[in-house]
Amino acid sequence: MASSSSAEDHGLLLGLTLSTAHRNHITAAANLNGVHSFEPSLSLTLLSGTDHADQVSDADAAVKKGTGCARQEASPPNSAVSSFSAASGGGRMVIVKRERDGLSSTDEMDTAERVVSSSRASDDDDDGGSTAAARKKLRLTKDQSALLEESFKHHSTLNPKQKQALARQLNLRPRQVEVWFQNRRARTKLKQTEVDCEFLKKCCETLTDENRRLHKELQDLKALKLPPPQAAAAAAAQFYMHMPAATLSMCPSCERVGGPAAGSVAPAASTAGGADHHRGGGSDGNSAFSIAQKPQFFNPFTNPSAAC
DNA sequence: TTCTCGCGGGCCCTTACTTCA
DNA sequence: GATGAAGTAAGGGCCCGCGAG
Repeated sequence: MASSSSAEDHGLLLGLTLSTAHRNHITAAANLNGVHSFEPSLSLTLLSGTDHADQVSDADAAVKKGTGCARQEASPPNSAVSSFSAASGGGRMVIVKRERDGLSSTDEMDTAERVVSSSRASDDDDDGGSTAAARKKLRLTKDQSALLEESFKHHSTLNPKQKQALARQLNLRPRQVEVWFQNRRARTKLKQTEVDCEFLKKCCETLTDENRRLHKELQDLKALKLPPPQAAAAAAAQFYMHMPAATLSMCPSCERVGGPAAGSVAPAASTAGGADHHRGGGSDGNSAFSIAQKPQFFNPFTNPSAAC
């Protein structure tokens, strides 16, 4: 929620046609390859048809859904309970500032602490009151991680019941499961942002090349001594040259070039609008102006053109 | 009907610890 | 063994939606 809104507030609003399949594919590729060129300062928003919001912040959508679901199945509130428990074995202190999970039983705590102790069995002689002791953390076992990953594949958010069940299954506190999912979502989002960043960089490069090419083409045209009608067309082309090529479209029947205002932000809307305009008028496929064949928002995957 | 408040849950940023090269 | 980078569990703050009063 905050991420998408901040991107729209501060960042470049860039429209791209990018199917869910592509994004999934890219995400999978990123997970395999691992991209490490993340630029934290870059805010980006990808618009993808009518469901762009889902793709930009699908996690957010899941959040909303999950929240609603969670509310329906909410466990009895036991919030704002500050507990301060000390492990009996080695004097380790476990500070639970706020237990949201409705579980404060010693069984649950003992289970979690057993995991902590197993991972750091040699540190039981710690000073119990220090912050460092409180922050000593466990490393999840491979089995635990695998099960959490498997669960994350099915749903990126958990309702309280699922959380409880998973925690019981893993011998962890529900809070730990919750934190793991939170961190996992953050990692997923980070990876996706990295992928998006790379994608936008590539698009920027290709559009720059396209722009350069068109400028050169324009120079060539201007160099020619054109008859008046063609000169006028060249002048018009020069006028629209200042617009990004991806925002230009031309009605094949009326041969008017539409700028950004002619199309809408969403590609689906732009194509629908074009279809409406030609409905009943017949489309003889006048392809004199090649830019008209391009979608409103350029996608090098689905629309391989000179730009990409 | 509208407003206020508390609660629960999510995300972001950060810290601290672990692992590995 | 020391060290720095990367990974990650966890803490804290903030925001938002929802339900109750």
